[in-house]
Amino acid sequence: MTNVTKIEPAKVSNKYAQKKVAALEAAAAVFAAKGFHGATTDDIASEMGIKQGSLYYYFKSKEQALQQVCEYGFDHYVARMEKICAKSQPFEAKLLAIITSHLVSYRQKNNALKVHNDQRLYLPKEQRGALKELGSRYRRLLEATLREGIEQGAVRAEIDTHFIAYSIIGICNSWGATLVRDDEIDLFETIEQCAELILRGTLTGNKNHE
Amino acid sequence: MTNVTKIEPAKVSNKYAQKKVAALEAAAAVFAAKGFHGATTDDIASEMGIKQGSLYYYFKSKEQALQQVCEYGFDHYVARMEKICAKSQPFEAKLLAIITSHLVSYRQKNNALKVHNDQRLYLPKEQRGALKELGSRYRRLLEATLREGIEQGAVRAEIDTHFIAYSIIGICNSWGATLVRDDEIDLFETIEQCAELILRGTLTGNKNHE
DNA sequence: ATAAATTTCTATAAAGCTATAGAATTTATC
DNA sequence: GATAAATTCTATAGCTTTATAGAAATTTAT
Repeated sequence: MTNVTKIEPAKVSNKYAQKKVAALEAAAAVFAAKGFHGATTDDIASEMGIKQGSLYYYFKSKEQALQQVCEYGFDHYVARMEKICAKSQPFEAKLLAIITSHLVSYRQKNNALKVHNDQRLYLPKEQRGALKELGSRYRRLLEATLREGIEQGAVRAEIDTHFIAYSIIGICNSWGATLVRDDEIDLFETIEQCAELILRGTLTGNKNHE
Repeated sequence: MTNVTKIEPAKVSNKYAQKKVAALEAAAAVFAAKGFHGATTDDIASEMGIKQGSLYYYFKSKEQALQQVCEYGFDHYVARMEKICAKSQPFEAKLLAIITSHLVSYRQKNNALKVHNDQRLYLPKEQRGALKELGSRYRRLLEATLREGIEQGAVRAEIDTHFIAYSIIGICNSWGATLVRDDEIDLFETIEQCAELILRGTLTGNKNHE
C-alpha cells in the first residue's frame, strides 16, 4: 500500500515532517501571543525563519493552521491523561498526577494547548469535530477517575462527577494561564494548593484535617 | 464649573449619552462573539444600525472601543461586589452571593464582562491601568471576605487567601463561559454546586457532611 | 422659521492581509 | 555531475479594514 494522498504530493520526507512540527510550534507561539485573528501569516513565517508565501507549503490556509495547532496540542495532552488513568493508583495520587500534568504543560509554555483553550472557538464548527471528540475523551477519563474514587471510598458518593470534572478543568486552565504569564509563581506549590482545594471538597470524611 | 473637555466638543447631550451606551453594548456583543481582532468596525456599526464611518463619532478608534467596553463591563461588576461585601453576613451567605452575582452576570449575557475576561490582554499595557486597578480591588474584596470567614471561625486559618480568591474567580469564569454558551444548564444548580465545591474545601470541620 | 449644533452619511486614502503562481534555489538520487 | 524532487522565494492580484474629511440630514434652540 504505497498510499500517496492526492492532496499532498510527496511531503513524506524526513525533513518535511520535522519542519512541519516547527511550523506547528511557530504557529502555536504566535497564535498564543496574538490570538488567531491578531496573528498574521507573516508573523508565523518570520517566527520559523521563512517568508510569508513559503508558509503555504506547510499549511493550506491560516485556518487550517489553527485547526492543526489545536489538534497537535490537545492530542498530546489527552494522550498523557490516558497514561495517567491507565495506572492503578489511589484516587488522591491520580488527581495529583492529573493536575501536575495539566499545569506542567502550561509552565512549559505549551502554546498549542493554550491556543486550543483560547482560540478553538474561532474555527468553524465543522472543523472542530476531532477536538470535541478529544475533549469528551478527556472529560470521560476524568469522570471515570472520580467514579473510581467513589468506589474506593475516597470520594463522596453524592458528587456530580460531570460538574466536578468540569470544575477541575476550569481551575487548572485558570491557573495554567496565570502560570504562563507570571514566572514568579511557584509551580509545585500551585499544584498542591489546587489539589488541596479540590480534595477537601471531594474527599469523604475530610482527611488532612488539621 | 461648566467643564467642556477639549477633546470631545459637546457630546454631553442626553441623546449622546444614551447612544454611547448603545454603542458600548453593540461593541461588547460583537467583540464577545468574534473576538477583538475578528470583529470589524462595520460589524459594530451594523449592530447599532448606523454606518461604519459614523461609529467614529462614538469611539476614537477600535482600540478605544475595546478599552471602554472592558471598563464598562468590569466596573459594573466590581461595584456589585462592593455592595455584597459591605453587608454584614455570615461567610457562607456572602460567598453564595458572590458566586451568584458572578454567574448571573454571565447568564444575562453580560457581554462586556466576557470581553473583559477574554480580550483585555489585546490592549496595550498602558491602556490597562484602570482595569488592573479594578481587578485588584475585586480580588482584595474577595480576600477580605475570606479573612472575615477565618475570623468567624468558618474558614480554615491555614488557607492561602490569595490562592483561594484566584481559584474562585477561575471556577466562576470557567462556568460562566459555559453558561453563556449552553442555555440548557441550570443556573442555580450550578451556583450551588460551585459553592459546595469551594465551601467544603474551605470550611472548618467540613459542615454539610452527609 | 431660521440659525446653530448635533448626528449620520458618503466616499476614499492608505495600509495590511491572504492566498496563488511561477521562478529560483537547495537537497536528494542515480 | 546530471536529473529529479523538494523547498523557499519573489511578486502580486484581490480583498478587507481602519480612519478621516467634508457633505448631508436631523434635531434643538432662538
